[in-house]
Amino acid sequence: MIPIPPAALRASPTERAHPPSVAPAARFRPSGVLAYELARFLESEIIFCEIPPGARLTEEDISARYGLSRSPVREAFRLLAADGLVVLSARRGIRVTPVSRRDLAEVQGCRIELEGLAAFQAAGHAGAADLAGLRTIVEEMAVALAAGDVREYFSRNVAFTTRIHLASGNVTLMRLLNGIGKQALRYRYIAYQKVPDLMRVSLPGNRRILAAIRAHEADRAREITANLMRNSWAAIEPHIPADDDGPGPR
Amino acid sequence: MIPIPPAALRASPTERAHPPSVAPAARFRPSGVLAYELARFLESEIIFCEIPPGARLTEEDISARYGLSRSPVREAFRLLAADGLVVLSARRGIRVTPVSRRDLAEVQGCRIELEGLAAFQAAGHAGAADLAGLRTIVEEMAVALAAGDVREYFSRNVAFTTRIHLASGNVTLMRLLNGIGKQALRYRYIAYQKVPDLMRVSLPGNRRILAAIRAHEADRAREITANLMRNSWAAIEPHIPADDDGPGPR
DNA sequence: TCTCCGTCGATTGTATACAATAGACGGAAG
DNA sequence: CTTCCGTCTATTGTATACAATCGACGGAGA
Repeated sequence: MIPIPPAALRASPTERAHPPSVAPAARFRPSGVLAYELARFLESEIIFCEIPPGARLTEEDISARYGLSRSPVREAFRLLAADGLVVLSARRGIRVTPVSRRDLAEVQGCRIELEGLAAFQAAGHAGAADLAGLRTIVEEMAVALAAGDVREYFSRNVAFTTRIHLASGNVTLMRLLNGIGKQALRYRYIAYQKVPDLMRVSLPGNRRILAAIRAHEADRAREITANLMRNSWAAIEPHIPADDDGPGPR
Repeated sequence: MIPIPPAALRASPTERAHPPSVAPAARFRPSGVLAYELARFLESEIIFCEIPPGARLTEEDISARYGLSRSPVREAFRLLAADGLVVLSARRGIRVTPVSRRDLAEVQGCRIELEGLAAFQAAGHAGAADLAGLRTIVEEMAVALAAGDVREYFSRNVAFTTRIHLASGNVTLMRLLNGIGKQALRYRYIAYQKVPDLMRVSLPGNRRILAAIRAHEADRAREITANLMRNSWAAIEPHIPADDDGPGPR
């Protein structure tokens, strides 16, 4: 349905990793295990809405488009599905998970608990290296804010969050946050695109989180985190289509 | 390494689903999509420790043992890995996730937040059907307790928890709880086996949770849930090997 | 004896062919 | 014109063959 250049006939397996010159718009340059590389690639395409919410894909499409066999493509889609980024339906193709206010509410509700827990535990465990890392990232956020570079700020903000997860020292929590976090990233990205002013609220909030962690004030770290997330939620919500699951289409 | 009956040569694809008479100990009778059926089967084997923690498996083992090709087997293992039940290492085989106090602590820490949230939201949304369902299950738990039937009590307890998740009306939360929940089930099962008296603590606790939900007292429902979980955690912990990740083996 | 290097085996990663099935479409009957 | 039924197509599910890679093992040299 989407026009695909017929260039996608792969040659010898060895040069499989280097698609023909008529390559797709965004570059896919795998280095290790194809399924993981592809999953990471598609993941970012979805998060940054280059593949739009609700889009329909098939295993064949993707394997033709990037010159891979269906095996790794299939596996990549399972990974994406586990993170809630796509919905698989047997023999009916694959859909990029739609965005909706309801979904946003669910995701944020869960994240508030888990990010709060991560901040709490980070305040307990964080070592010097963690604190230094966080401090660096906050400064980078400040630079991006000064430059008005939304995309960079977004990226640094994500890094900050991830660094806190790491500092919590809780592998299980990281696994959970990683899963739901990817779904959330789409909303976070939409938010920063539509409400760049979020940066102005976000930076001081993150500074205060860092301060609480540094002071080992676990409960306060949790509380600030939760509040910040509630605020951004409120800022994001108006920019998400009202409902998707009502009497809706079809 | 584990002795496998050499009977596993599959015949025609059509009778693939019916392994030869020299079948493995526990029955695997797939009906739909093989990968899902197999995953569910292995999942229960792992939860009930019929495949012990730390066991090493290979895709080939399993496909030979149950007369399937590697494709669905591979997919099943990815599903199990997403739920934290096995750990995949490239070209080094697959290990059933070991149990350890540290892991228990992480899992319980996360579950306390999420189960608490589920109870909270259930108290807000639960309809008559939910309440009736929960009430029924609690009565079944009481029967099992009276009969001293640990396995049945365990099963009904799990059902109770799941019913609360459902009543929360939060699909995302259910997805998260489902993932981490499977890892937790192993600990819960070990607990009920070693400390059957947990039942005596658990039942009144669950009754109180139900009461709070029925009264729409969300905060109280959350609090009771969290407390109950902390109690069972304390009861379980002594029965889990002290550490696994220290200077340990190898 | 110890160390280094090459070969080899076990195991997963990838490619591809074939099977099964759900849904769409069209034709025949009423 | 509507309804029902069969066929056909798109798409995933499954099987299998082959490639790549990691670690183990053993032999040669110092």
